[in-house]
Amino acid sequence: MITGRVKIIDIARRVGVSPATVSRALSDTGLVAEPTLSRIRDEARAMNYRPNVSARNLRTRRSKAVLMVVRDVGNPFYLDVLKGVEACAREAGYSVLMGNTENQPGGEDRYFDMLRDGHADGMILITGSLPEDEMHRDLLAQLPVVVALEMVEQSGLPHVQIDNKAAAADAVAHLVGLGHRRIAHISGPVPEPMASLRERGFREAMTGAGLPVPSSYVLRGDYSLAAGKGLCCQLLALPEPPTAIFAANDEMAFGAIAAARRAGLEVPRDLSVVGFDDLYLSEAFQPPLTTVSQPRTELGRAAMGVLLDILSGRAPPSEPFVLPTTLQVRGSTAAPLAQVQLRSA
Amino acid sequence: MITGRVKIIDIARRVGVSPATVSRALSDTGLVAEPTLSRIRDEARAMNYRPNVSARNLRTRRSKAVLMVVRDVGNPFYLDVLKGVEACAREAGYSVLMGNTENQPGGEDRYFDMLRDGHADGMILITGSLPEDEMHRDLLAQLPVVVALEMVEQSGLPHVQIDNKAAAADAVAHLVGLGHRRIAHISGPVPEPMASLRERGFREAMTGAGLPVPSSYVLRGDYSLAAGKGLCCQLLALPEPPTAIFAANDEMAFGAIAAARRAGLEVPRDLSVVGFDDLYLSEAFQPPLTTVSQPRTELGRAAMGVLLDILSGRAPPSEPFVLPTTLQVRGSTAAPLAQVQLRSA
DNA sequence: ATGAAAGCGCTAACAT
DNA sequence: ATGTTAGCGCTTTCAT
Repeated sequence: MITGRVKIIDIARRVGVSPATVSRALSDTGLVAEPTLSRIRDEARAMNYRPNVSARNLRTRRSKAVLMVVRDVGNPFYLDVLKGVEACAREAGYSVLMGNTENQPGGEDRYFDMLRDGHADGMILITGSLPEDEMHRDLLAQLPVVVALEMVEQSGLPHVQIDNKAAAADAVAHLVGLGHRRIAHISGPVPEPMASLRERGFREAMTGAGLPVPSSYVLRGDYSLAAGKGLCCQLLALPEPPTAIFAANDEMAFGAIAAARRAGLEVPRDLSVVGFDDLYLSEAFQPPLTTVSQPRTELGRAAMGVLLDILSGRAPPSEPFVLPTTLQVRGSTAAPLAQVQLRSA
Repeated sequence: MITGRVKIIDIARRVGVSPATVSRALSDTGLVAEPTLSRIRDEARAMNYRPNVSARNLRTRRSKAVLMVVRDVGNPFYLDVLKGVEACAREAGYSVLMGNTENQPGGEDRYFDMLRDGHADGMILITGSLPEDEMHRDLLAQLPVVVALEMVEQSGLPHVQIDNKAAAADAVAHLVGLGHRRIAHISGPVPEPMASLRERGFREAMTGAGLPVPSSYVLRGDYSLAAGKGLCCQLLALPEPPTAIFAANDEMAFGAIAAARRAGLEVPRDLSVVGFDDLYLSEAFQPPLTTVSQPRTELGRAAMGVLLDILSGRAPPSEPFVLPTTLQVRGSTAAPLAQVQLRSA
C-alpha cells in the first residue's frame, strides 16, 4: 500500500471537528449539518483524502468486493459476462475480483476461502462445480454464491442461466429446416450438465424431426479447437458422413470447419456447421459462423443482481433465472447437396 | 465478508499460548519452538482458521495485491499477459486485480487511487498513459508502477516491452522477400508511441529496401476490426492498389482480409496480409494469419518480476527490459501476382 | 448535530 | 521462546 498518509483525523483537526463527524460527512449519512458538511468535503478534496480500505473493511466487516470465478480467464467468452457483472457491481459500489480454476477439480476451494477471509463478500460461480471440502449441502446454500451459466444440481444455490436444451434444439431445427437429414453432434464433456443438456436438445430435436441419431454421429469433445478438428475428421471418415454438424461451442465449430477445409470440403456448400456461444470473432470468421448467441452481458448483470439481493438480505429467487438465446444465422450453414455427391467425399 | 468466525485468539486459548505466538507460528517466522509450533498449526487447521485479510492488511500496511490495468479487459490479447503476471504474482504470495480504462483519457486515475487507498501495493500499467492529475513527474517515478507493452515516455518508470520498430520491420522484410513492392500499412492510433514505432519500422524497412511509401499507402486505424475493413477498402480503391498490407494488429488484419474477400480478392493470392499480435484465433483463421508474435505470457512474468523488485526495495532496471518477438509465417502471405493483373482489381 | 470512546483482528515492538 | 501491550484507520454505539 502506498501510505495514503492523510487520514480522517487530519481532516478533523483542520476543520475543527471530531473524526466521527468527518466519517459521517464523508459517507453520506445525512447526519451532518450544512455549514460543517461542505467544509469537511472541501477539505477532504483539498487534502486529496482517500479512506483506507483495510481499516474500513475491518470495521464494517465487509469488503464491498465480489468474486467472479470461471474455468479459464483466458477464455474471451467470459469477458462479456464480466462486463455485465462489473457494470452492475459498480452501480452498487462493489468491485469485482476475477478468479479461475483452470478446470482443476479442487480449483474453487481457494475462492471459497477468499470468501471466508474477507477478500470478498459474495461470489459468482461459473465453473459448474463446488469445492471438494466444505460440502455440507445445507451450509453451502447459506453462502452468498450465485451460479451462472453452468449448473450445480441440488446445491440449493440460486442459478442464472440460459435454456441450453432449447437453444440446442433451435440450432438443430435450423439445420433440419435447411433440408439436412444426416446431422452429427460434437458434444461437450458429458456428463457435465451443460454439455448434457445441449446433447439432449440435439437428440430430442432430431427424434422430434423423425431423424436417426446413429451413435457414430455423437462424439464427445472438450470444447477445444483441437477436439473440433479431430472429431470432425472422424465424422468425415464415416461411410456415411454427415451433411451438417452441430458443435457444442464455437471453438469446436472453428476446429470442425478447419478440418473440413483440410479434407477438401467447402463450408457451407459441402458441410454445414453450427456453433454455440457466438464468440467475438465468429462473425469475422470465414465463413461467418451460424451459432447460438447467449446474452452474455445480460447474464452477468442478472447474476450480479441476484447476488446483490442476497448480500442485502433480500431472498434470492428460488427458481432459476432463465435468459433467452437467439440463433445467429450466418454463412456456415446452407442446404445440403444431393446425397450421391456427398458419399464420394 | 462471511465472518470467518474463528480468530487468532480462539486458537491461542485452545492451545494455551498468546495470540502473538499463534500469529508467529502461522506466518512462518521461525520464532516458535517445535512442540508449540505443531500444536498451533494443527489446531488452526482443525478449527478451519483463516486470517482476516482486512485486519492483517491494516496492521501490515500492505495488501499483497497488485493491479494490472489495461485498455480493455474485453480484449483477449491481455489474457495471456495476465497469466504470466498471475503466475509470477502467486509465487510471491500476491494476488492480481484487473482494471481497465476503456480507453478513456482519465481512466487510470481510478487505479492510482486504488494504490493510495490500500487496495493494491503496486501496479502494472498496460495503457500507455498516465493519470491526468497527480502528474508530478518526479513523484510518479517513486510509485511502484511498471509499464508493460506500451510506453510512457519520460515518465521515469521502468518498462517491459518488445522492440516494436524492429518487429514491424521484420514483417515488412518478409513481404519484401516474397517479392512485394507495393506494400501498404494500416497503422494504429499514431501518435501513440506503440503505433508510431510500428509505423516507423514499416517506413524504415520500406525505405531500406528502396521501395516508395506514397502517403495514400499509410492509413491510420484504431486497432478495430471495422477500421481494418474500412481502410482496406480505401486501399483497394486506389488507382494503384497495394499487393500487400501490413496491419498494426491482428484485428485490423482480420478486417482487411474480410474486406478483400468482399471485394472479390483472394488472400493470399491477390493480396498478402500481415498482422501483429498473434491472437488466439489467428491460427484458426482462414487463411491462417501471418503475424508478429509477442511473448505475451513472458512479458507478464517479466513485468511482475520487475514490480516485485520494486516492492521489495530492490532497484528496478534503469534500462527498458526488451523481449524478443517472432514472425509467425502462415497462410495469409504469398508472392504477388503479375502487376498487370492486379491493376484491374 | 456533534463528540467520546470503544473496538474490528491482527502484528510488531518491547519486555521477559 | 513466549507474553504484554499498543495501535493500524476507520465506523459506530452511546452520550450530550
